[in-house]
Amino acid sequence: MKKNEDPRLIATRTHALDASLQLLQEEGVLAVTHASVSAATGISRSTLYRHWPTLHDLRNSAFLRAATSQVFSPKTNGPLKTDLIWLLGGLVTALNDTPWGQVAPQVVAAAATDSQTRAVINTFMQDRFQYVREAFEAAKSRGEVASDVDVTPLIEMVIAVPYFRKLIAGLPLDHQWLESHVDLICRLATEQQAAK
Amino acid sequence: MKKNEDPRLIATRTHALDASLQLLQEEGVLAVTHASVSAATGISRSTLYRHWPTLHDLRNSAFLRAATSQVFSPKTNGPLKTDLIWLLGGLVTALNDTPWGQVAPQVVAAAATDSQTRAVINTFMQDRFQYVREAFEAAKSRGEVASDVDVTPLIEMVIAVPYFRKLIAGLPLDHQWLESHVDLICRLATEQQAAK
DNA sequence: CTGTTATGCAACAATTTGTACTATAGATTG
DNA sequence: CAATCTATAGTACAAATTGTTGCATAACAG
Repeated sequence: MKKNEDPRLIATRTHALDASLQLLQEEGVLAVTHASVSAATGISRSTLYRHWPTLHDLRNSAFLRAATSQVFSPKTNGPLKTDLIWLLGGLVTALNDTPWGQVAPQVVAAAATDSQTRAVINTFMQDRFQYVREAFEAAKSRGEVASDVDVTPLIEMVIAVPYFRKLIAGLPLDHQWLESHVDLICRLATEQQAAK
Repeated sequence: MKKNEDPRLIATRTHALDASLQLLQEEGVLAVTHASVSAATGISRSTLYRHWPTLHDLRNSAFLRAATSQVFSPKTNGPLKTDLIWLLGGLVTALNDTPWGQVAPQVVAAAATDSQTRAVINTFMQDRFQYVREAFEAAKSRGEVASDVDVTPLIEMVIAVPYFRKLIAGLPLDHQWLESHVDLICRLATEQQAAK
């Protein structure tokens, strides 16, 4: 039994995925092939086929790599507006300035026909939702938001709009927009006390 | 000079695009090829290549066909909630029950790397936004919404969430959800009077 | 040092994508 | 109706893509 994996395996996987991710960003999914990754890395085509037997496998790995290339840190110190701007700021940065932003539309499309990719997105989204939910719950426990407010649709709105702008509508995400978006959501959350 | 196009051209284009759309829905983009459309229609492969010289052309035509396969009728009789439910109901039906819903994720993905497809989506979205904007403007002129409310972010929210649910998060769109979504937006629109 | 395992290389097969050419069937014009 | 375009069907072919296989070599583990 071997404790550590053969370093050759690790090196091959690492370099190949680095190159795949770069190709994915710069030239799109179609540019990610065993041949192109081989050319970019010097790794033999047959070795790449050993690691990723099909094109589908190779591209899926690149997707996974892109999806996990970003980090997201929750924050629930309050006030709600500050927490949401922190969280969404991370999301906006990820969409604007990391591989994920370039690649996400292609991953979303792949998810439409591929269940594995769908699963990647789902896990991903559940995390996003959870962090935002925690911010709302914290706001509730501070009394900032009434305890009987249903925050689920609010969470959805917070997250949906930036994704929609970036991935579907092709609109920009800047800090000014982010501020007004969060402001609107917060107003909705706190004014629901009166509406009830 | 010929007044009408050769009926053979029209017939070929029509039948080929019908088949392309069906393949697109049932088996995804990758299933749309000159060979598969030829097999499905009986049209010669060489004839298909005459009409659509590259695979890209063929698939793009299928996308366009899918995007224009739906109709959307505006309505501004008021009250706002009724108008929005009508508009979003059309959108939800389109996403759930027409080719567009099956195909939209793939079109969105293609838009990420193809400017022509991007243009299709943009036109498409502008129409959606315009219809919703008209509903809000009508509500303003009825005094239902204060005249100084900025409706742009509201429009975005109304539209973004159903698209996000369907295309990105893979969540269902049902009538019950629609109702509560519209309700939230309307509350936000009408309560902004007080907030000002 | 010895056996194991990953890699590199080359040859090859099958499929896909696109081109070129010819004959034929269908449409348009006078 | 006849002559003339014009689109399509069919075939053969070229090039690129997507894998597969076998073998020599180099790197790793015990």
